[in-house]
Amino acid sequence: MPAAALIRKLEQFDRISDAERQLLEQAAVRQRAVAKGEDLVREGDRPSESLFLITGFVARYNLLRTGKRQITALHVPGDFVDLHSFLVKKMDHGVMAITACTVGVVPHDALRLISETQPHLTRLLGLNIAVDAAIHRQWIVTIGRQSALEHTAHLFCEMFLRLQAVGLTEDYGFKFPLTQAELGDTLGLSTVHVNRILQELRAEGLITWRGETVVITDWPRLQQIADFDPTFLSLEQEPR
Amino acid sequence: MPAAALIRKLEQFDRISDAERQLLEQAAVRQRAVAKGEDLVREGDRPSESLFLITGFVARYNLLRTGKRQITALHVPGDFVDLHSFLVKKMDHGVMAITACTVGVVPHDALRLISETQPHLTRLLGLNIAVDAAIHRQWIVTIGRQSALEHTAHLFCEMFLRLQAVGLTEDYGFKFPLTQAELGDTLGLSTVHVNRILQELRAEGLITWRGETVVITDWPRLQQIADFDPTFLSLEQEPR
DNA sequence: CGGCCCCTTGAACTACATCAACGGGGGTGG
DNA sequence: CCACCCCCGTTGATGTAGTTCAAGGGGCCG
Repeated sequence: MPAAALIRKLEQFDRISDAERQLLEQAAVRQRAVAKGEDLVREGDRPSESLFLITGFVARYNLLRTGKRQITALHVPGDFVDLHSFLVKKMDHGVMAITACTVGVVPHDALRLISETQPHLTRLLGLNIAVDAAIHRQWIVTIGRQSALEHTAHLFCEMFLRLQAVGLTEDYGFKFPLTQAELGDTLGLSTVHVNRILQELRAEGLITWRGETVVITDWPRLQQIADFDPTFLSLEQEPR
Repeated sequence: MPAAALIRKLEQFDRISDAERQLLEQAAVRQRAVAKGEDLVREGDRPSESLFLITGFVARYNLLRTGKRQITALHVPGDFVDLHSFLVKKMDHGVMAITACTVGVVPHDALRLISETQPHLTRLLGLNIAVDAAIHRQWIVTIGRQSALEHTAHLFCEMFLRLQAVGLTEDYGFKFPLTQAELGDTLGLSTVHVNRILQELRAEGLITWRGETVVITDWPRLQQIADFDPTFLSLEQEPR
């Protein structure tokens, strides 16, 4: 049942019938293991299948001429990593494995069949893309107009809720397997500054981060500092 | 024929049949005029119809507690301004008219009908959302990792190509009716700094900007400075 | 004619980047 | 099994891109 993670993700949005569930299971024709650091998709590719994440963390990223890197999205289990490649055709960015991962493979042919015969599922997949876009917008806001501290706090709030939604939290703790350099590329900050901001968050008693585990130790205040409003995640189940 | 602008936009992506064209015309049940500065949609709204732009410029924006504003998207004629509200339901941001505008109104019921009966059109609408997301990602990259000059240059490249695609350019010139303060909110910069960057772009002979008209006077170099690659706009017509 | 916007300029400030260096831990090769 | 080395986190010092504050002038609208 490789599609279990995906189904759980889509169920955040709306109820899914047994028939739809079965179709998704069939659409995920196989699994693939990806090593840490490996690219799942490269800029310029024209994939013929889309991937959803079953275990692990992946990042979408862009490289600049100067060698700088910006991570534009972090994905967690259940996320459809490059669903848009079905419609967009040519990749304008790469997707790399932050950790060792397993992904489910859905051929574009299967997505096309769903789009031809399954309006409700198609809407949920569209919503998936729309929520990704909403998260992108939120990142634009936080990079553009918030301080490094607020921005970092905001990302921890977001990751906590997204991981909680797929059952990957324990109380206020969750696995967060990025290095500080990767976090810098996510936030648009230098590694050095990320390090100092993290020290500040720890000193203020807002989070702890040991090994790969982050614990939010003062959720109300972290949320307040970040000016965090979860609306953009569309985490409420309703008819779509 | 209020849907003409929308049809032209969708034709950037793929061919559209006459039947599809007619359906879109029927879906746009009426037009609406919006005054400059007015909100088309407000944060927290649960719209029952989506709007596409026929004439004018609009911006999606978010306000922070501190009163700061970040514009997360600029829309030009043909763009579907809040198509995603059909799927997302609750708006996490506002949409304001930068100039006086006319918009076409498409009830969500009509979108639902399309999603139930018109797979190909549904895919094109999904692509519309996906391209918005791709633009968002590009903005994340430019805000996060490019200098103010590069970032500003990038935006002008993007706006030029998007306006060209809907026939709203003349040579390298186009209407760009933002104030410098609005451009600052778009780029995540202060008004003062925007002013200085513009002077630099002008001094380098890259653009002119008088009144509401921008002319790109050195497209190759502007593109090079911006590290601009148009792939993210998906401006090639192909079967989807 | 008066009052806003909007653009522009100057000066001071600061958040973050950059450069450089070090220590610890874990994996790899000899 | 040990040695090495590379990655990762950390710290200090210095540099700078962009912010903030303040003010003036021009054009347009009421």
